[in-house]
Amino acid sequence: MLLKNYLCENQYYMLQLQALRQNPEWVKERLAIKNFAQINLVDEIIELDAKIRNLKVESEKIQASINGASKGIGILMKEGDKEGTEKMKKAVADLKENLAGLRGDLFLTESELEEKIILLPNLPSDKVLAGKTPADNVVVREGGSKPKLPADAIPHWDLIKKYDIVDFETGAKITGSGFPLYKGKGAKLQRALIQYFLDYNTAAGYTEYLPPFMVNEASAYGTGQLPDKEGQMYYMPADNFYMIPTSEVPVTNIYRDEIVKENDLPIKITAYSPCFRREAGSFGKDVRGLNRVHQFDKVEIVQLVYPEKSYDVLEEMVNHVEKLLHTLELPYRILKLCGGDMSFASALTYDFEVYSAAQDKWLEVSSVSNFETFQTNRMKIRFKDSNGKSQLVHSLNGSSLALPRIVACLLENNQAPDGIILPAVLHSYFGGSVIS
RNA sequence: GGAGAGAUGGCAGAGCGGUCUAAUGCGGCGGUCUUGAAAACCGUUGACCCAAAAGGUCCGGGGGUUCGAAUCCCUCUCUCUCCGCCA
Repeated sequence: MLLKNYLCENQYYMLQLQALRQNPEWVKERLAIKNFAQINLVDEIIELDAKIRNLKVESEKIQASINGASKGIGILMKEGDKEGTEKMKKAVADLKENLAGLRGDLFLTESELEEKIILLPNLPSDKVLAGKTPADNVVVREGGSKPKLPADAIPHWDLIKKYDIVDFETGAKITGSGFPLYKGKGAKLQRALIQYFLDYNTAAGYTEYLPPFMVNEASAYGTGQLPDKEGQMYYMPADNFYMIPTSEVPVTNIYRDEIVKENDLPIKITAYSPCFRREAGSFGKDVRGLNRVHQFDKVEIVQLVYPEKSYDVLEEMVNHVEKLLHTLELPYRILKLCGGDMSFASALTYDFEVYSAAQDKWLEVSSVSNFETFQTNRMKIRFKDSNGKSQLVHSLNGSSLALPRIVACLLENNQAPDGIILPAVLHSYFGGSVIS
């Protein structure tokens, strides 16, 4: 199994296990809200856990007597008692044989449990509504106003050709379909948006990072991409690296295996990166133009916070993204995702969609989530509380923002006879107000 | 890619087969003194499993030798130095 080397020395799953032990029925209810199919895993895991704990107690007892005897041997040898030494050695040899058997059992049982427990998704928060498909998501609020386009308005994939700013065909020649080649003002618009988003985020107290665009297996596991999304990431077998599907992955892993100072919380990070997604299984679905591509640019925000504050912070992040959309003068709506539509790692997620006028479609441009301790448990990101105990922090993240669909909407919604009229906030970044 | 050196607690750094339940220093925390602070002095201070006690685990990861491994051997990963290649 892929993750075995990394997992064996760890006890990450211990906190999840505690919840399972203490309240299995509640865990099952929660998983059902997330529309999770393998509820029976819960009972299997509890059974394995009980077995493991018995084996542990047994083997630790034996280990304790071996440790004691070994110390005794050292003392006897110093005293020069050869006979006593030999006798003790024999006794220890027998104990070791016993121990080896128990250890073998223990190892197998633990591996079995690990393989099962990493398949469990995060539990949804109690604020999450039941539901199976995107149709069950709830619109929290809408903002901005839909433009009135002339009858001859065209979708962004035609505008792109008209102004010669993105070349999909050549991108496909260079790499493959879904790898856009931005050109001229199209390329500059990308750069302007990235710069604007980063400035907007850092002004709100986020520290900017520029992370590696490939990660190792441990990092991909930490944020929950592995094992759940393995098939969605580009993988480099020669080095065992994954191309990042979002900068959330490298950036959240900055603090993996660390106990942060209480004063350092909240930790607020923003990062630009290209994002790479195989999008396996989504062929033919909303793939025209910039609607769905394999490589795209995104600016992300991540926070590591006190557990008690994470839901306030989630609202704060939603407001942050909402204001950003306001400044872009795009019509948007905010959805609260139902259990069935939430990601593996999330406890509560809000999606942002912008209205693409020429397509008459809502396009997702941001997803803001609270992961509670799901990621930090895997990554062991903790802080010392006032009693000196280590506690897991909560992690959250959101897009602020993903570019392609923003670009699609900017083009479609702002098309005019003289060209594309950009929102005022971008003029200085773009070095102009019109794409013509 | 080649050669060599290394990886120890928040940091620095000793230990190189048997009270290591890891020295020492710095940092942190508490206290004495002080109007307060600094300095000085005293004390304290790693993580993890187990409901807890008892106990156990952890000296980069994994494996081995041994009654006993931070210490010896193998292997992987990473870091540093030098050489090669190169933006």
